[in-house]
Amino acid sequence: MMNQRGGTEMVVPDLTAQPRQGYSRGNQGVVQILRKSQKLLVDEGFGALTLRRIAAECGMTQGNLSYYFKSKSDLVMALIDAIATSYRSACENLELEADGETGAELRRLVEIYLGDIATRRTTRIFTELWAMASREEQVRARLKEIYDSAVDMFAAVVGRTRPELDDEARRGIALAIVAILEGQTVFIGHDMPFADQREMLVEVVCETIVAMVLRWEG
Amino acid sequence: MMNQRGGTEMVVPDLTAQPRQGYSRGNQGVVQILRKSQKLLVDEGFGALTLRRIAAECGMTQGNLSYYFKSKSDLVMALIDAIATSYRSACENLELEADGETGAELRRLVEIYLGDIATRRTTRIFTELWAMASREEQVRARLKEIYDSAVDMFAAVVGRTRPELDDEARRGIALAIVAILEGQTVFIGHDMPFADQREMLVEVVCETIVAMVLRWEG
DNA sequence: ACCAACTTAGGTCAATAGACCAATATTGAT
DNA sequence: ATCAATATTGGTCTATTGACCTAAGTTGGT
Repeated sequence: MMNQRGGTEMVVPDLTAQPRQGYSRGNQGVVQILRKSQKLLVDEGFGALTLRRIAAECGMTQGNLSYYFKSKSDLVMALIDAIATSYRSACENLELEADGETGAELRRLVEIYLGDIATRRTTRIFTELWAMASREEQVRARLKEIYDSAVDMFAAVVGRTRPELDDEARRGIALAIVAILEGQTVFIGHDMPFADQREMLVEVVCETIVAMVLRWEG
Repeated sequence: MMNQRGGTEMVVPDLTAQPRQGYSRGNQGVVQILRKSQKLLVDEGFGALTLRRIAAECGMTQGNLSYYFKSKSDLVMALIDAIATSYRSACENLELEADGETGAELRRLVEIYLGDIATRRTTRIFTELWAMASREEQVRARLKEIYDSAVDMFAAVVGRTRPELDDEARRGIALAIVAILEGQTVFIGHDMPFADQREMLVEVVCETIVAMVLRWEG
């Protein structure tokens, strides 16, 4: 039986914001702005992320939007921040069954990860984030946070699979795993050019990673 | 001794265009526009790719730019096209030394590929292309062309490394290799968050891929 | 009931976007 | 040298962007 959360797929929670002083309505406003902005980013890309469109999407005035975020880059940074938080907590909340034969847990996690990157939301968001990260140091930092969480997650499983490895080796392997998996986005992500060969690629990547971990020599 | 072309690193040629009817000056114009557009895309991203900026970069009028490309999307598509061609020919022109022990050629090619993705040009261009590919089918098609060339390249090497494998298996493995390598862009590409762990990641990925090819069971 | 937090409705403003065009200059084959 | 094809200029036009503003309303905790 699966866990309620975690389990068969990665659960990336809806965006939230740090509660701020003031009425609860104000927080709702911020959260709504972030979520609709994310929707816009996913559906139409960064180019469509204009203050007017966001305001329209929220059914509020541009003036009101400016009340919450005094500039566009404030809004964008808050959005990136919220996105990073959502993925970090997705990593932290993931719980796996530790039963089964050696490597089964790892294989399971790899499959879950590859399931998430094929998601429309994840494919679109990360392709946008990568482009932004090339030019915005802040975005790059958030991206690194997300990947650090993913590395933690895999390092733990690697540690359980190969208990004799020291922490540095675990984290090195885990980083390589995440790098390998993340890159699959471009091939088997949503609407990506090799989505039709998804099954085959998942199988190969799974096997390769499990073999890599089992055969690793410090 | 290395080959003149091919050899120690991937050589992505400068952008060119199909010669058109008219004066040679016209062709120079088109080529200049494409190259300066690429420069702008690499340096400042798709958002900076405006007709005015391109014209300024070329030292020509916006009106003249419109003479060459009647709309912006015409220009952008020609640019993507030229970029795809440049990478395809980079793949086709690559020649490797086939001497050395088993797997040496493969390892060499992997290192060359990873060398290219760490390039400023390649990192920036591909992160932009991925974002565009999510929304523009034409971009996706060009991207697929590029990857198909890369797959061909690796399939040949895989064939030489494991001559007993049939063509389908070769191409399957090659696709997995390219997918694994391409994804490293986001981690060890130019200005990317794990560039400082580049050496270690290259080593692990190299080993993993070579092991995968040598141990593959049809 | 009070008052700070929130929201709307209007608008202005300078900057920049892509598209378009008529007039002029250059080219190169004849 | 001519002249039609080609290339280039400099400008207009309309639309959109982010930022900013004032003045008037609504909401909700105390």
